[in-house]
Amino acid sequence: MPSKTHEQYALVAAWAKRCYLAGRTAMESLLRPYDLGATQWYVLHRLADGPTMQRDLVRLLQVERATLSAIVGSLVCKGLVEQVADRVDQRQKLLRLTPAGAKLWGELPDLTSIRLVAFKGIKQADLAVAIEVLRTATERLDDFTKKGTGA
Amino acid sequence: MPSKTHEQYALVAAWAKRCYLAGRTAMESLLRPYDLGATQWYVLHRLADGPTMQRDLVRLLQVERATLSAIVGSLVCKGLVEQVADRVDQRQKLLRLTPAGAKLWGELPDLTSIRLVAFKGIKQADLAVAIEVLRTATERLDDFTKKGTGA
DNA sequence: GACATTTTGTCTGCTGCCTAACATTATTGT
DNA sequence: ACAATAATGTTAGGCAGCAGACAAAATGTC
Repeated sequence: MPSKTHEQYALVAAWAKRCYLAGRTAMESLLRPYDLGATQWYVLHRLADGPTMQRDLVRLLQVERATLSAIVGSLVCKGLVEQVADRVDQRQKLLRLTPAGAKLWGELPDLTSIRLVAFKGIKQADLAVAIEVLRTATERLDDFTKKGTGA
Repeated sequence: MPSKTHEQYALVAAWAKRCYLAGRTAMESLLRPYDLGATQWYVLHRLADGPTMQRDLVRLLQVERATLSAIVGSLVCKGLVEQVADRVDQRQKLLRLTPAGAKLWGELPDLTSIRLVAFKGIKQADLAVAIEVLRTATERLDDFTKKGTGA
């Protein structure tokens, strides 16, 4: 029989999952008319601030190289993003909005409002606690996985 | 320019995602030798407690019908789960472990320890706050999505 | 200079999640 | 009794994530 504590553990895990998926679904419902996915939007969001190395996006978006490669590929395919090899380091690729990409970006609705919907009115202290709990758990899980495969 | 509050919003969202994925990855790393995915494990976990209607699993696992259908399909394909139509209501399907499934279940390592790794030592009050924040945000996001598509 | 290592990106194949459309079977309304 | 509606499961198509293996370019080491 699970203890009360363990039930709480299960709840944090379950709600973290549901919250992530609900957020993505909300974004996708706004983006559907534009034929864009949630992560594709994040890429455009970054590139709207200026050209960026694909390598750096991996860090900024917290996503695996392989995942980003596919996402960038689809944006390039749609003609929204340009991908050119760096002059000095031919391995790295610079990403930049195309004119079509910049135009589309200007037409997109404001997705940051979704976060307001989700979190507005919640006490800052509570948000800070939630962040800390999730951050701690994530780090421990990453460690656990790393050690498991390494040993 | 983003306010401090909005940065917090972004952090909760980002860590919820990472925490969910880190948990799944940890489970998958333990399950890899047995050729099982994380959600497949959850299904076996439920069925180990007794036969269950597929319909009820949708609610218990908080997953879409279509998603569950695919997951159950793969378990049936591997011969771990039996899927039979209910006698009185032929629409519904009852799921039950096969002998092979029960045997495999007995051999699997204890995955609940992963939650201990993740959350042990965190104050109960903090866990409760995190749950509440995530739950609130999820409900609001679900509402938002529903209204957006409905209107 | 030649060889090994690291970094970066891609490709393949998998899990898991979603929506939309469909078929089948019950249930409900008239 | 029969048509409309609801519930259940499946299929098809798409997004996003991962791991593992590969290729190309840069860097380090001898």
